[in-house]
Amino acid sequence: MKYDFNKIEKKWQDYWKNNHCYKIDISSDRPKLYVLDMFPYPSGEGIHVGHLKGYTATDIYSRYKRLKGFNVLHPMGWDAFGLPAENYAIKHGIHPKITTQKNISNIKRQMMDAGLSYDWEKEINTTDKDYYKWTQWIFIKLFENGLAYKKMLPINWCPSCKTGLANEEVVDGKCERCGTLTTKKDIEQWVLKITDYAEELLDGLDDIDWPEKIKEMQKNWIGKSEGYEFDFKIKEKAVSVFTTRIDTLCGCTYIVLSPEHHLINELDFENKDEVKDYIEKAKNKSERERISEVKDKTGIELKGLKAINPINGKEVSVFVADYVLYHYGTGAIMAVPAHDERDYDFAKKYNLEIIEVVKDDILINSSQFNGLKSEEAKKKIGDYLNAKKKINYKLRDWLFSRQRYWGEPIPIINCEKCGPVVETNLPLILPEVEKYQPTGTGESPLASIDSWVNVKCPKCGGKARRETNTMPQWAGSCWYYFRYLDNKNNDSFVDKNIQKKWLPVDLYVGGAEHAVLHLLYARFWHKFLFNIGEASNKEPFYKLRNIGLVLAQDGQKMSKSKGNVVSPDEVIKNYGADTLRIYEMFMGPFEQAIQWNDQGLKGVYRFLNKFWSLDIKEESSPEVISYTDKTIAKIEKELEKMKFNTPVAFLMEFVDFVSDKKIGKQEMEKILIVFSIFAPHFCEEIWEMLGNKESITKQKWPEFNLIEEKDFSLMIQVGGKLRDKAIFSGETSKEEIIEEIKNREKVKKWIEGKQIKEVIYVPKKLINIVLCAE
RNA sequence: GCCUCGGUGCUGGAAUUGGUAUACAGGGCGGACUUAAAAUCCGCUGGUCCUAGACCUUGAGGGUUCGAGUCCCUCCCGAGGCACCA
Repeated sequence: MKYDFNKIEKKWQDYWKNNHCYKIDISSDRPKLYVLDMFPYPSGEGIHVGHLKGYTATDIYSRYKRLKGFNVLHPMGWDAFGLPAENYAIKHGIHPKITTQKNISNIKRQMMDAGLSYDWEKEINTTDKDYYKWTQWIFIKLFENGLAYKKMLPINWCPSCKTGLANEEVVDGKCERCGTLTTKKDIEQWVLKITDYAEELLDGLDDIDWPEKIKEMQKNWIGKSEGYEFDFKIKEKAVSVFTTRIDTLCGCTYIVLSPEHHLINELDFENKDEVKDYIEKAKNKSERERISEVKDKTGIELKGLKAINPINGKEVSVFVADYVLYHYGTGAIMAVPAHDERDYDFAKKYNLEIIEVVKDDILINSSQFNGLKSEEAKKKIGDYLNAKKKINYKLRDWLFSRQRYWGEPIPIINCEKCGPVVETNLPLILPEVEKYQPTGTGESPLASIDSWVNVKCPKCGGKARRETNTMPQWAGSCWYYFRYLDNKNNDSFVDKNIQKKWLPVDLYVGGAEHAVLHLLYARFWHKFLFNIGEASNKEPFYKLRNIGLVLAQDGQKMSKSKGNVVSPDEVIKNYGADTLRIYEMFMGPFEQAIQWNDQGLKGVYRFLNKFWSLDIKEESSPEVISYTDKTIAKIEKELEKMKFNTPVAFLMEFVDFVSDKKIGKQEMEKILIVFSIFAPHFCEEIWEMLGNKESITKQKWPEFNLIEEKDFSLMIQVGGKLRDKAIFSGETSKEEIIEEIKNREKVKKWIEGKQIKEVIYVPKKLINIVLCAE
């Protein structure tokens, strides 16, 4: 009989669905395992084979662990708020809710076609009012705890998306979504105080099993530096500076204020007009211009002013320069050109004095501090000046409001008398609106619905206006892993006992592009929820693994505009889901980016056909029995290390091995159970053909029995070079082996007439005869 | 510039963590089957020397070791991230 994947796959997908084969009982006593995929945005194009690579890996891992007796939660849902649906609505006049629904059912179909074993009763959708009710609820908690506040500030503005963006969403001065250069704009915005959590976010990294790369990226983004803060005097005024290198203070030859520094207006100096001019120009520079000027710094001296270096009373010049950032530290620095590259560039350009004060980690030119080691000097000088110890972070607060329609409404009412008041009636439902278009004025389209906007203050009953901004697309994904556990709960975002048992997520798989976005935001919310007693542990995701991109066959990133996207629909039609699943894994290590290759599918398909036509007899030979067990042991070892490409290779070798020997029913069944995690449809079918009534998904991972083999093959080296091989039986001693091999032709030839220095023996593997040098 | 990964046949990759380098797959070449093609099956496929046999070979060079793709040092190349954060 031919391997008819079309028929087989349809048959078993229906079977699994009708028999609820992947339904999970959260309350079971079996050991829990929470295996989570980063949930997708339901785009109109559906998913491509790149998404499926990650989903297949977690599916295989989940199936493996289920067979191993774990109670595995492996859910899927939809991160459905966001710009694309809204843009589509603007273009076609179709409500985002409708397109989103349509896209979800398409992607869900694709996932089912691929044989993914999700429990769809746990499905969630961030745009569902019963879901975003709790997103809003968490926002209110943040607000009540002083972590959400409204502030007028110059924000990153995308002129094309017509909305403000968080720092994390600006890449290279451009909008992360559409690539348009961002500008600065002053708007009153909601901001989340993620900076309060800088230290906790940093500390927590030590307790989780994440790729070093992602940890490193988060550390850099948080950017902790420890140093000192102290004053320089300019006449009767004081300029506070922050430095991590207080030991180099004697090398300070000037100080620099950022253009926005408040002191500039308070000081009296000669060239006011010129300075004013410089500041104006600096403010109008785009992010791009600033970046391109790194090597060619600009600045201007405040003429007639001198600052006093507190350590030695030396008078130094005062500059304004835009290489000093207002928002970091104190917005002013002491410049030490000898020991700071930026100060050096500036000093060279403006011909300023450069004094070296540290050589080979020892202080010089520093009067009473000469001879001290750097670290020691920091402490001594800090104490001497009575300087404040200070820790600064690069991390800035999270800009949380968006001037767009398709997002969670921020549940706040602005009362003329009471100020911002929380909405008590949750969910605050996103209203229908005629025009989705962003207004560009800094208000969202919701602002045009008078009946929705104008409300009475819930506190005093006075005149009030609803907040019209919506939350960013990251909001819903900050806590979704809680909701899968208890997705129908109406009284709380998750039941306490359930989350206590199930969190953290044991394995989280997704792309690395979320390193400082979703993964940082989610950790922040989680830690907040922990601190207010709502989450039972400190970290959301214990083990994180990144899937490598699947590049298109032309080596480029898959994209709709390049027309090089490979759709799983096509592949499944031509080769079936099992071939696709195996190929996705066989391509290479799943954390690595690899090019798609249609030819590779053929190889897998050939393998399945070969497997399909294996001859099965009553009993296996001892040789086949032992080979089966060895294969299972090897595969298990690899799966525990999250390696999915090598198990496929082992299965291929296995099929080769038994194809001319024939395989007994018992061994066939064992290997089918193992193989079923990769090719579930294929294995169910053969499993049934062998007379089994119960689904293969309900079986146990096979036991194996590794018998130590009597004989072993020994590598024989002379002087570290392989010269011969021989078979010995297990009982042979080292001495016996040496005697034996000395007489072998191929060995004799190399040792004849030479003296043996020593013999290294690695039991049952290798023997190396080391000769004396001539 | 800094940080984090990587560099193995024609291609994707494997190598028990210091012990047979190139498993498995693709491609190529040769053959069988076929009127023919596809599919399928069999054989060969790192380099040099005519062969046996030997020597060389994991980005380059050095080192440690009986033994190095794997460890150490220097350098080169590629990918990703950060980037005036004092």
